[in-house]
Amino acid sequence: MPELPEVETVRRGLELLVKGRHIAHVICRVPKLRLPLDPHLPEQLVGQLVQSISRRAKYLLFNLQEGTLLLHLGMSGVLRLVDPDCPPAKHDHVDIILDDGQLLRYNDARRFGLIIYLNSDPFSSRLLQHLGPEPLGADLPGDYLFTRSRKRQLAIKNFIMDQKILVGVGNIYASEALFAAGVDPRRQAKSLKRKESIKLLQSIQAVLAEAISAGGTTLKDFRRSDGKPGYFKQQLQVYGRKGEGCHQCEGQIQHVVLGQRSTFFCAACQK
DNA sequence: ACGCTCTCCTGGCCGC
DNA sequence: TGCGGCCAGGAGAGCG
Repeated sequence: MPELPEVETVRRGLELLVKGRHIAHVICRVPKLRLPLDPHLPEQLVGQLVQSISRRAKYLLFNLQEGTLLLHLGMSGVLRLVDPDCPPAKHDHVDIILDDGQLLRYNDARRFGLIIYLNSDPFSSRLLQHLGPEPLGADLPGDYLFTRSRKRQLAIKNFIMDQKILVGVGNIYASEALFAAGVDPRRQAKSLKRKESIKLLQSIQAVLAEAISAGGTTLKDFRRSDGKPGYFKQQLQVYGRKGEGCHQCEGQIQHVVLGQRSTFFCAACQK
């Protein structure tokens, strides 16, 4: 899926075009994604003004006049503006038509995404309330990972992917950030020294920021809201590069499975 | 509290 | 060309 940079890329692509428009029409073509689609969704949304689009973790929040449309892209969700005359194709599950005729279309082959309307504070909803801090948030202490990881025995890679600890880091950027920090992904979280954990947080922030600048990473499915792919794939140092040469030494990129997820690293550069 | 496993669903790719 | 098996970017639920 889209991790934080991909969701942020979609948000930025949509915000200026959608903000200030009213929702004119909503079409749902499937009964459920990760959760059932509320049959009342169209009537909940139609007529409402889109005041802004924000992001929390990997969720997009369409801040409406009355409530919030919460949308998660799951593993394969694509949210984009398409030609209003474009007929729905396979896996085009939801259309949101705006009052100026723009068509916002949600496509999701694997249907792990989520679309739900919340009429009260979204941040106290079951879906958002347990989430950890934003990695790019201004108020995150440099030693945050150090203090949170002191008793944690799981692999550091799984630790930084835990959304209760830190949001937005998915499988790709976890491997990339650990490479940038020179930390072996298999190490227990509690084994990191203060200095290493500070460098790791900085690496996470740098990798995410660079990926946002590149418009995200397109491996296969991901598309920006204008339909173009993201360009961060060219900058991936380890992810998906099993057996290939490390960009920083003469070694080969290794592959292991941690928490049932593919993990890539350079054994020489990461200790 | 923690950490691991399973599960939702489909498509693409690989090897036979 | 077809088919079975395996893999995939997320994350909540359940269990020990």
